[in-house]
Amino acid sequence: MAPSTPAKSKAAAGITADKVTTAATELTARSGLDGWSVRDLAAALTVYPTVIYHHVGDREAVLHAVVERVVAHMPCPPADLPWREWFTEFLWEGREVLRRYPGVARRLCLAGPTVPSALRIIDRGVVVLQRAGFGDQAVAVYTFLVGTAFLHVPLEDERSERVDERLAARDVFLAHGRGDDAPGLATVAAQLGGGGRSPEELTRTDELHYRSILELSLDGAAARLAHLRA
Amino acid sequence: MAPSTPAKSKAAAGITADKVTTAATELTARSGLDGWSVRDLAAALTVYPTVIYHHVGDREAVLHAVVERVVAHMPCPPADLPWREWFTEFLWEGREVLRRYPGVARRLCLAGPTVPSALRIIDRGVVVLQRAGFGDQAVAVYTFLVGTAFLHVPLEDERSERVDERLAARDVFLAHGRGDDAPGLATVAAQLGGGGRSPEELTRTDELHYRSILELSLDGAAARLAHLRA
DNA sequence: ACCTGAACACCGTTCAAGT
DNA sequence: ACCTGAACACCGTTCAAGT
Repeated sequence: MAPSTPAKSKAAAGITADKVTTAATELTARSGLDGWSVRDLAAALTVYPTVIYHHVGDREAVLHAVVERVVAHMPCPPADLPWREWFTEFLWEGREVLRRYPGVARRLCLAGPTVPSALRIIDRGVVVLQRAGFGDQAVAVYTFLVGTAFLHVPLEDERSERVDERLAARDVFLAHGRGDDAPGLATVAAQLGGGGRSPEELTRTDELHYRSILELSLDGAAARLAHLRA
Repeated sequence: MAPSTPAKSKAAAGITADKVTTAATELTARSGLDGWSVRDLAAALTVYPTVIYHHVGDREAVLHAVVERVVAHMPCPPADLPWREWFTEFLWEGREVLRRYPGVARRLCLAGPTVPSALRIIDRGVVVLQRAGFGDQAVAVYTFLVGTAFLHVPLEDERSERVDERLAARDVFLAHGRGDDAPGLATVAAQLGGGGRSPEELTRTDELHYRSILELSLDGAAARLAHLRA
């Protein structure tokens, strides 16, 4: 059977842009945004690749639609929360969603406000910051908080695909464990020594790491707020 | 002339891994890490693609070598600087280097300590933080500061390739300029209104943006330090 | 309007063969 | 050891043709 020939047995007649996006989103959940080709997507729909072009457009257009779909599923905490709680909740739950669709976080950070679904979140986030007293710094602080947090998600995405490379990196540090020549690396080694090697433990480490990043960036924002009030 | 056939006229005899890496680094400076193929690289060396495989390895290996080469060019400020100055200088000048090689920043954040050249920087950075009093938080804070800063560089890399998409996003906000329905977006629009549309002005905006991110993250670290001392 | 089927111009990578 | 040249199994995208 030729690879680009749809199986006639299970022809999904009446393709729409919506069905294409749904299928693309499912493929993304399974193998990431870079894990499928236009031809794979067509095959999943038992359709010729050109049908994708007809209903949605080129690969870029499909990716955009997937990002839009995923962002639409992101939570948007109530506007009456205090700023620190609002961002803690949004960034924590946002991570959960983004992690289910590897590769989307990176494109979201890139595309940013091009995605219509993101507008309601941006609007509320900025309002929450303004009410807290950030004034005209609200936009800069919003960008910093969301960018810092979500930029770390794709890092986790790709690192989880390379567990062995990650363990190798760890061993490099551990080799400097008691080295007087490199006291900084020895510290890193000591820090890493406690963690385990299993995938579950690595996931747990990622979680703690993310929480640490959240708190540090929220502290940075808090410091700026204190400075503005002084 | 067949695309994969090296021009015999200018045959660069005696290919070495070093020459391959140099050529790949030059191509990266010109068109980014994703802007050339193995075949392009071979053509630049007037050599068959298989020669690359023989001397360096597959594409991944070449990319790794390029990152290594670029990191070797990064500055490493003197260890006796106060922690905030050390990171300001390193992250600011590091950005300059990384921006000259689009795509490298992202891979660097990903590969992290896998790159040997990075080890001397990590070691010194962690030592500087420890001496400042960060104790066992030094590693977490180092990761936060460097990650946050350098993760924003590839964003700039890719955004600069899509200036029109960026301007389109701006117009979306400006459309909400006086909207009472979306006061947050109106604020973003007001913030954006001042900036110009020329590439130079966008670069200037990026620079201010990066500086703002640096200061916010350094403030976050400073807050943690104050907390540790209390 | 929607789908077919072939084709174009690429990829990264492998491999047997030469020298 | 090093390079040649062809080949394999893919890509995204376009286009003329069908219905």
